[in-house]
Amino acid sequence: MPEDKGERAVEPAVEPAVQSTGGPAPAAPGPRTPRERARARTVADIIRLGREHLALHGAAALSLRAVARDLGVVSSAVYRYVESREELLTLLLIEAYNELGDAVDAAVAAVPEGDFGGQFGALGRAVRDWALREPARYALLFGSPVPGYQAPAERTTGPGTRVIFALIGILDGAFRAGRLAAPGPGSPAVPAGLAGDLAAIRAESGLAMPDELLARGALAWTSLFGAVSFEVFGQYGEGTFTAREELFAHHLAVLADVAGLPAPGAAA
Amino acid sequence: MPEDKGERAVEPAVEPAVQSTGGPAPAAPGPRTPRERARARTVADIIRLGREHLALHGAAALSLRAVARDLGVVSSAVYRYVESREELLTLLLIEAYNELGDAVDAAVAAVPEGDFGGQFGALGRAVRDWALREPARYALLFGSPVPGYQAPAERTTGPGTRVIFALIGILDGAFRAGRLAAPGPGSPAVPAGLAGDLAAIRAESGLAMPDELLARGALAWTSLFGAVSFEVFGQYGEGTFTAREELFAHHLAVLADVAGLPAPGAAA
DNA sequence: GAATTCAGAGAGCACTGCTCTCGCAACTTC
DNA sequence: GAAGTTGCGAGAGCAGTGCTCTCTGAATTC
Repeated sequence: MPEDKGERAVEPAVEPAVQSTGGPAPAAPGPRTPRERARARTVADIIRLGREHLALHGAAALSLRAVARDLGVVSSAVYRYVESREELLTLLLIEAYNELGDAVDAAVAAVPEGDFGGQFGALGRAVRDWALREPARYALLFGSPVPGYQAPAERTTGPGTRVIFALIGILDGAFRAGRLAAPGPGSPAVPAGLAGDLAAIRAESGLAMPDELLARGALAWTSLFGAVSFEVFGQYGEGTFTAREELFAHHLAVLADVAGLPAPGAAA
Repeated sequence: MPEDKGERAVEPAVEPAVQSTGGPAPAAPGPRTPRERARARTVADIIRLGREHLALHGAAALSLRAVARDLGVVSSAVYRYVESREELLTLLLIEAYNELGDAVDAAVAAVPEGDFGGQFGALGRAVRDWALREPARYALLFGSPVPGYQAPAERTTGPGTRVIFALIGILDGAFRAGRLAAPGPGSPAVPAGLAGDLAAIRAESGLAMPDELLARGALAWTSLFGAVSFEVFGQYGEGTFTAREELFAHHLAVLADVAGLPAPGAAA
C-alpha cells in the first residue's frame, strides 16, 4: 500500500500549454525539450498548490507532503523539483512580493501624473487591499519571520523593494516638481547621525530630496505598513474600530501631510 | 529504554522556595498543600523553559517535547501541567504582554509628570528596547499570528491593551492640561464614518480628546509599532539604515508632533 | 536499437502534538 | 497507623512533518 493514498489528484498535464497557440512560438527563454516543459509545468503546479496552501493555512503550516498529496504524487517526488520546504517558501515569497509590486504599480499608474497626493493614496490603498485579500501571504512578507527560515537576500531584495521604490519615486517626483512641502520651522531636526545613511540612500537612488523630507518619507513608509499590519494581524480590538476603511483613509491623509505631499486631486 | 533520554535534567526542586524566609508566611492566595506547591513550581519551570525556547528558537519552533526533555521528564508528563502547546503559548503571551507593559509603565513613570512629550518618547523607547531585547517574544505579540493558534481574547485583551492605555493616558493627560495642540487648519478632516467608533472609545475610557486628536493618537500608536516591527523583523535592508537609534528617535519626535504633543522637556 | 537520464515509489530516520493505560508513590481520610 | 484516594511519571502508540536513500521502469537521447 503506497504511503500516500493518491486520492484528490489534481488534473495532471491537462493544463493547456501556454505557448501552443500557432506559429513557431517565440520560444524566448522558454523550455525547449518536452521533458523540460513537463518539468516546468510540474514546478508551476507545485508553486500553485503551495500558494493555495499558504493562503489557506499560513506559512508555518505549509507542508510539502500535503502539496505532494494534492499533486497526486508521493512526498519524495516533489524533492525532484523543489530543493526543500525553504526553497518553496522562497519561491512563494518572491511571487507574493511581485504580485504586491504589480498591484501597487498598477494603482499608482492609474492616477494622473502630476497628482502626487493621489498617487500616494493609491499606493497605500493598493497595499491595504492586497494585504486584506491575501492575509497569509502578507504575513509571510511583513510578519514575524518564519522560524528557521531566512529569506535569501540576493533573490528577494529585488522584488522586496518594489513598494518602497514606488513610494520614493512618488516623493522624489513631487519634490522635483516643486510640490513637496518642506517641514515647518518647529519641526524636529534630523539627528546628525542619520546624515550618512540618508546621503547613501540619496546617492544610490539618485534622489534630490533633502534629509528632512527623506526621513519623513521613511516614517510614512513604516507607518503605512504599521497601520496595515495592525489591521491584518488583528491588533485592533474586536469592536474598537469598525469603520476601518475610513480609519485607514484618514491615516493615509495625515501621513501624506507628514511626508509633505499635497492633497489628492491637486495636480500641477 | 525510555523514549526521552532524560539527559540535561534541570535542577529539580533545588530552587529555594520563595516564601520560606522566616515567619508564618503570608500565604495569601499561595498554594497551601505540598502537592499544590510542587505543582506550581513545576508549572513555573515549564513556563520558564518555554520562555527560553521561545526566545531562542521562535514561537513556531516551541516544542513541548523539547521542554519536557529539558525538564528531565517524559513528554506525556508535561500534559499533566499544561493542557496543550497552545495553552503554553497563551501563558507565554500573557507573560510577555505584562513584561512589556511593566517596562512601558516604568519608563513613563520615570518622566516628570507634566512632561507629556517626554513621556511619549519614553513609552516609544521602552517598546523598542524591549522588542530588540526580546525579538521572538515581540514577534509572538505583534507579528503574524502563529498558525493554528488563536489567542483567547478573554485572557489576553487585558494585558494586551496596556501599552495603548498608557499611550491614551499620556495623550488625554496632555489634552486635559491644555498642552495637546489641535491639528492645523489645513489638516485632513476625520471621516464621518469614524465618529461612532471614536465616540465609543471616548466613552469607554472616559476621554476628553476630540475626534481629530483621538484619530491622530491612533495613528501614532500604529506607526510606533510599525517602526519597531520594521526594525525587529528586518524589513530595513542590510546596510540601508545603520543609525537606527537616531532614525527611531526622529520618527518618535515627528509622531509626537503629529499627535499634538509638545517637545520633550517642556513641562507645564 | 542501445545507452543514458530522470521521475516516481517506497522504506526509513528523526522529529512533532497528543492520547491512553498502567503502576507506583505521595497524600488524605478514617 | 492502616486503608483508600489522588496524582504523577513512564511507556507505547497514532498521525503527522521534513528529508534521504535506493530501486525500478519509462522516457529521452544518441
